[in-house]
Amino acid sequence: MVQAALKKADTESLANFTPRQNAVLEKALGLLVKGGDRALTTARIARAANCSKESLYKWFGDRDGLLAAVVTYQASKVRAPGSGQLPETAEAFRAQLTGFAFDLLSVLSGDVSLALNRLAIGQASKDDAQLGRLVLERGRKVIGLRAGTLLEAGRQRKFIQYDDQQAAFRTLYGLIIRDFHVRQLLGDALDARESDFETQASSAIDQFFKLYGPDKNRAREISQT
Amino acid sequence: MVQAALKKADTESLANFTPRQNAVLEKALGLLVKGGDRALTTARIARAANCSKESLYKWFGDRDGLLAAVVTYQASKVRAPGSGQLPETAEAFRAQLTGFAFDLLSVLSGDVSLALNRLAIGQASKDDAQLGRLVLERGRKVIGLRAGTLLEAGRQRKFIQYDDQQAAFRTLYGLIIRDFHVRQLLGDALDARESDFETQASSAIDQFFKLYGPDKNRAREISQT
DNA sequence: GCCGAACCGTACCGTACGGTACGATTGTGA
DNA sequence: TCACAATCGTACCGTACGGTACGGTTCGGC
Repeated sequence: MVQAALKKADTESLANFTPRQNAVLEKALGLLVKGGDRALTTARIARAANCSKESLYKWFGDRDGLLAAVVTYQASKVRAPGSGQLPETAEAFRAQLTGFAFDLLSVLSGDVSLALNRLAIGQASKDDAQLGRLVLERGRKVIGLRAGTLLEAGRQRKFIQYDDQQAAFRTLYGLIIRDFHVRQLLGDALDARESDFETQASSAIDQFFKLYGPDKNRAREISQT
Repeated sequence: MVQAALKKADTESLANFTPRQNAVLEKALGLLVKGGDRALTTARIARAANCSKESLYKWFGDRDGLLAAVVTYQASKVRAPGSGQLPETAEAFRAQLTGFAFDLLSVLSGDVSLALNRLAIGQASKDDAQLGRLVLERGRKVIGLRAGTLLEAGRQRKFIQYDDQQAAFRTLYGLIIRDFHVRQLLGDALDARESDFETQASSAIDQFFKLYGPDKNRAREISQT
């Protein structure tokens, strides 16, 4: 609901880039997904996008600027999924959490996400880790915000309870993602059961409610640490 | 405390490499940790290790073989911590789980681990992802085995209960690591609370027991999914 | 119809790196 | 002492890439 507007901007002022530049970045993204950062050379991008290397340097400064632009472009494309309206019933709350878990699993397992994270992680060994910060800022943080508002809504309506929202979110994240992300980043493939994101998501949310759900018929000892 | 044995094998037959080769690989590891894969050129390794490039190629074939050797070398150094003896009391079991969690957090947050994972992930976009498979095989799998025997011991003694050991392990892993690993891979720094691995570990194990612990005074509804 | 800006395609430059070749050095067994 | 193997240090080669330069083309404003 926060990001209501800004929906028509598909070929327009997407993240301060011109349409032409967005088209180039889209091609670059395609190259990255297809062949990894090794394939993301200025010459190849220029060839794929039918533009000149000179234009690339004029628009993005240097190669690092171009990589940053690719990340920014992708981030501007997805935009935080508009999290609908906040839930009023316990069932709706659980459903929204499960939807969040499903979305998270789907997004992080996507080709584009994996390619961008690989790129940023590969560069993160450098001194500055600029790309890594960008990915965290434009990707992770947005996810955290969406989950945060959702969790807070659930807490205020007594569907769950916690003292530390950050800690609750990190637990939720861990229950959902487990070791899937890093394994996939390393090139591992998920097996059939793991690829059933619906089941995985609902299982994770079940566990989350066991940890943070309201005390019904069980002893009250919810995380004092 | 767990890794008692295997301490003298420092300059000896570590993973089928000669002592000289191990020394070279150690230098290479140092370069990698210090400067990332960008710094891991054959010329630099040769210079740092006072050996000739010709020897590098003779010993390891090509650059990829050298990188694989670095991974193998590091894996051979740590060796699965011999998981001591299996626990006989619930307290001992919890303590061992907490120790496992602490070790896992410490290892994955270490310079060497982060550098190697960054290297493998950066290369994983290539066609084969050979390094990624190697890291998974020599790193992840060993951890899974240690945890697996520990979990199984606890289950047989009724300290915990589960149907699917794989699923239980992945939950344990998620509760321990949360989003720490990927964040650190991306160059993010853990804040003070997150860096307190003892507290993090014991908190994660608390949560794990809430999900998989024996039914004491609470409703019996342990994960049927 | 003319002008200038933006841009394309291509050629070009310097450098860094993977990989190879070779003479010099060291150490070891007969 | 000699021969031989292993290795070192260095020089060398080809290639790929980041970055620049330049002539030709398109296109909007006047």
